[in-house]
Amino acid sequence: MTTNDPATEGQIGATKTSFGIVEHLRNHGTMGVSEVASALGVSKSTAHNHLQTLAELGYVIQTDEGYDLSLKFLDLGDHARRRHALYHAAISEMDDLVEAVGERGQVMVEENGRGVYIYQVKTEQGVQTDSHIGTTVDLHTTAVGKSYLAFCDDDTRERLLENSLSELTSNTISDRETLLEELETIRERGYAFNDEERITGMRAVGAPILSDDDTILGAISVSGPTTRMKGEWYRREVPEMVMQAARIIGIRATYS
Amino acid sequence: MTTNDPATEGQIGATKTSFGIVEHLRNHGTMGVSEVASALGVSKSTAHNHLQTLAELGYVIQTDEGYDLSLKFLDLGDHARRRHALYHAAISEMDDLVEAVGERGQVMVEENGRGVYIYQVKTEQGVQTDSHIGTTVDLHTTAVGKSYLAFCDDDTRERLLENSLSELTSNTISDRETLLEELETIRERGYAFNDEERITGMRAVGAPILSDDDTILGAISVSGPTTRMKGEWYRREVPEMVMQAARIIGIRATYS
DNA sequence: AATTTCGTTCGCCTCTCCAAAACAGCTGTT
DNA sequence: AACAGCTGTTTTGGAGAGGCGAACGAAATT
Repeated sequence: MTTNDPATEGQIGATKTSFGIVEHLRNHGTMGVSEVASALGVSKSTAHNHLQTLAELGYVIQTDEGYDLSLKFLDLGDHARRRHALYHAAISEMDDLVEAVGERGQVMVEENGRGVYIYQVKTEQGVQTDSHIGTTVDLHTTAVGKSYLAFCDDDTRERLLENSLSELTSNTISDRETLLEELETIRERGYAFNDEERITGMRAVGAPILSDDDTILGAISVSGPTTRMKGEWYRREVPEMVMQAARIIGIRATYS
Repeated sequence: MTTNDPATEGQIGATKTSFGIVEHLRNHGTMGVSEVASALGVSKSTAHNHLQTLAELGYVIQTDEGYDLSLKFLDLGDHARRRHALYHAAISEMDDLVEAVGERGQVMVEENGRGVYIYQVKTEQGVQTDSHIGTTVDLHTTAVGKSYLAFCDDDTRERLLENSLSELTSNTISDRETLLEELETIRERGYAFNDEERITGMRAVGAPILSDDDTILGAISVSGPTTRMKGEWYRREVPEMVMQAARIIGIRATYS
């Protein structure tokens, strides 16, 4: 991490450990008091107190095998994404787009410098990957993310690109200059490709969602394996469909 | 509330206020420090500290208009529901069921004495109601809930019915004896109806999901307006389809 | 310019909350 | 059966975290 700015440093330690426990349960599944205590580096009684409190509040549930995250987070998460106008505007149109293309589709918004998937439509033959609802991704490694970076305003872009660019595959654009050129291209033609830049074997076509005053709300994409995403289909037809859907969603998001 | 049992009372006050803030943001949307402070009955500096900490952890985001829930909860919620075997087993089958019936479908599990929807499939003509993913409902007022109550073991049923039965519409079964008889009927025929017992104008057909050792995992249902859910279709054909789907999901949940 | 309302910062005092240890319940082992 | 080695729970006391209130600064409204 970077140097802690004392001015913006959070004060409440108890909250930090409580959420630390929550995140640990998220990453490792059901576990008991002792395991939590040693994992978090706190005493057993502390872990017990926190888990007890979280259970009373209804955020963890106590089963025979230990403690686990409750579904209250599902409700909170649903509320969080419903706050985005893009979510309501996108869902039905995305369903149609995915049916037309036959590949998986997703809706992304930016939060804290990362891309977050707020909606995803699977297909019969869809490839199982690591991306779910709520998954966060590096913006420069996805079609949705590059669409976003291309069409956000300059200040935002600078903020989003201030940290170094990770390299996830051999195709990832991890050089800043190259990326900026790529973004220029995307801006000109209106849509973005992803050619195995995040996951080898997967391609995608993305486009930004703009409201009528040209502020960016997020981005959408469809993605599939290189075996199916190729040729004119991938280069011409899919982009056309994605762009069309993006326009409709943008209009719908504006008037709602 | 009932009398606080001191033995199971949560200790960590800071965690309680932090989650109190989270819930308040969930219910009332974006707001600032002062508004949070007065709503929660704490000092401005306290509210500020908590919000600052939550923001640093990434659970609230700070915009121009104030603080709001972040999409990190979406990720936590998704993980929470993925832990249920029923979720993975149900999704594709539910999609098919909903397409066949043409009405909205949902998957429910029980948590803390209430029913929680972990999956929902909408339809073109589907009615918008108050139920989303993560929504909790009184078990005795829904087809899914009654299916669950009918097929869970006796100890569980007793625990789930220990508090009084709310009355949401004139059709709600709020009398314990009547409910137990209804559950007996459901147990015999294998599926449950909901005839405007939660929302006037809405009917539903539900069935339990049982793993092969007859332990109950949850329940599914399809629901629609009384104008379409009627006659033989509602009484015979839809139950047949729901039961069939429930059987398949049960088998799939067992071997996974 | 004056006034209100916002978010942030400061310092003090109190009561929370953390750690260590004792306690209790359960499982399997010798 | 007694024991050992785990669990989760409860109790203690003391340190310091975190709460309040007041003062500050900034921004919006009059």
